[in-house]
Amino acid sequence: MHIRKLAIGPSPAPSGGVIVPLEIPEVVIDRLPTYYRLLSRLQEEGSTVVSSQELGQALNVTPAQIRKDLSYFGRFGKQGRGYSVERLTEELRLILGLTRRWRMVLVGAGHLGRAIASYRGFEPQGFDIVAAYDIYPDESGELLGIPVRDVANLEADLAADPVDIGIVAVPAGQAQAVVDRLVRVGVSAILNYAPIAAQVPPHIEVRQIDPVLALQGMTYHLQHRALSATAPTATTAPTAPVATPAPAPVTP
Amino acid sequence: MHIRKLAIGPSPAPSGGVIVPLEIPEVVIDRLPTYYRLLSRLQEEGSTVVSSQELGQALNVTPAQIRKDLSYFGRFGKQGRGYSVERLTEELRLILGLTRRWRMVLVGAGHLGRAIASYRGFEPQGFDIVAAYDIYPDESGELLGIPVRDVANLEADLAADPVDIGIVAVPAGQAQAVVDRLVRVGVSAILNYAPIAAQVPPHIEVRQIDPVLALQGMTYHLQHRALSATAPTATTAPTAPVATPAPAPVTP
DNA sequence: TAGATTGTTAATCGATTAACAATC
DNA sequence: TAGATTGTTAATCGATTAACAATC
Repeated sequence: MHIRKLAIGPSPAPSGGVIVPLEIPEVVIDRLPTYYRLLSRLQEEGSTVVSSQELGQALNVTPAQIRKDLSYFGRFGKQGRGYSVERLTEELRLILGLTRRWRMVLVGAGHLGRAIASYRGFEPQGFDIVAAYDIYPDESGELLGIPVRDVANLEADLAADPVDIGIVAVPAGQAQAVVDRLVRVGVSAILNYAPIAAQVPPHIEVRQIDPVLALQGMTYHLQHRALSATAPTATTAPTAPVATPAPAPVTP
Repeated sequence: MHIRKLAIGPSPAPSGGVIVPLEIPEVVIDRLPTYYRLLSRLQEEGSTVVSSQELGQALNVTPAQIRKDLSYFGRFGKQGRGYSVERLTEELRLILGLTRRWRMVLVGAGHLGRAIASYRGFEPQGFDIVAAYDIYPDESGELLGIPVRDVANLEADLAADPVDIGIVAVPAGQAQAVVDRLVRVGVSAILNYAPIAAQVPPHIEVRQIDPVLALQGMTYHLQHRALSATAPTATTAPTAPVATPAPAPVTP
């Protein structure tokens, strides 16, 4: 069901002048931003070279995986030395499309939307929220410097002045409708903060931001760790251990 | 490098009273919260039964995967009918450890920390932020009903009154030190909003929340989609297509 | 040069999926 | 009963890793 690889990537080893489109696994692409983030920091800190070993240690990834991932895009290292921090940072900027700025609209200017609008992390990385939309736009018509307009204007505004990415921050009940409207009006990617699995056509990118899902993935482990700690032996454990209430798992 | 499976899971088919610890892949566990979220909504909407087919359609996952995932934990469905929404919701609550509330502390009460503190999505799902910490606690000593204390008190407070989960919302430069302190004082899980790959001992859970990483995974695709749309044929594409500046990818 | 580290291949490991008997 | 759908097996597919020749 997942689309795993895409065939529109560049050639890893351009030979003979003909581009060989190579399938680049989606998991690889999703790791590149973490590589880029670390390299940016290393560059700021003044490092000039770094090995896959060092990168791997800092990112909890095997050195082999880092080398393999990078090899999909080219040969950026030097045997015996490692990678130039400056060079590799720049290559990743190019690969990830971070040499331009990206325009985003925010739909939903309630509690969550306001928190997103106030987030300081987007702008320095090249992402601009150019407008926000709500069913009940504040009469001020403005939110931290971003114009807030009635969502009824969404289609007309974006037709006149397109954006690349839509951010969805409306309640679950309205989220799919908002996604549909954003897609119809031409955004190519959606950052979804609403607690739904958004349905989109094949070539629209979607990423979900949901801290509750992340927490629930962790509580599974916390509970089961606690259970296994209290179960004296495997044979005396209850038949349906999942159903057993867990004691508090934390003690200093 | 990734720990893939864990052996502390329950038996999938308890036979003969002896628990057979089965390895449950981490990817499976990370899908369960999305199943739970959908089922909760179906229950609210009054559905009584649902098939793996219907669940799969709503979640963009194959029905086979849903059945396989659930089969790690037991046999919850009825052939010819599907799953009882009520039953399956409850089973997932038990599996994920959501029958109790989880205590969290928030470290960092700046812009980001305040946005996290104001997020309305934690409490209804059983997650409570019981205290916040900052180097410069506001003289009010309070933030939306949550006590804000000097981070110097972190160790003493948590020793007296342990929590399960630490939320990290400090600048990158201080984040690893905060993670270390939280781990030392006994939290079992960390929700990391800081832009670093946190280093933790083996049995501490970490999840990263970073919308910029999500965006950068999408811009890769947006850029390359635009590139392949403009490249007339494969053979005339540039030798290093990754380095070619991309035109604006969106047009309605 | 000797030492180190890349890029890449091949082997291993793990996850997904198709298919179907069991059964409601 | 006939129809539908689960639970599970086996096959397929894909990702990770170890290992090493190439080479800086």
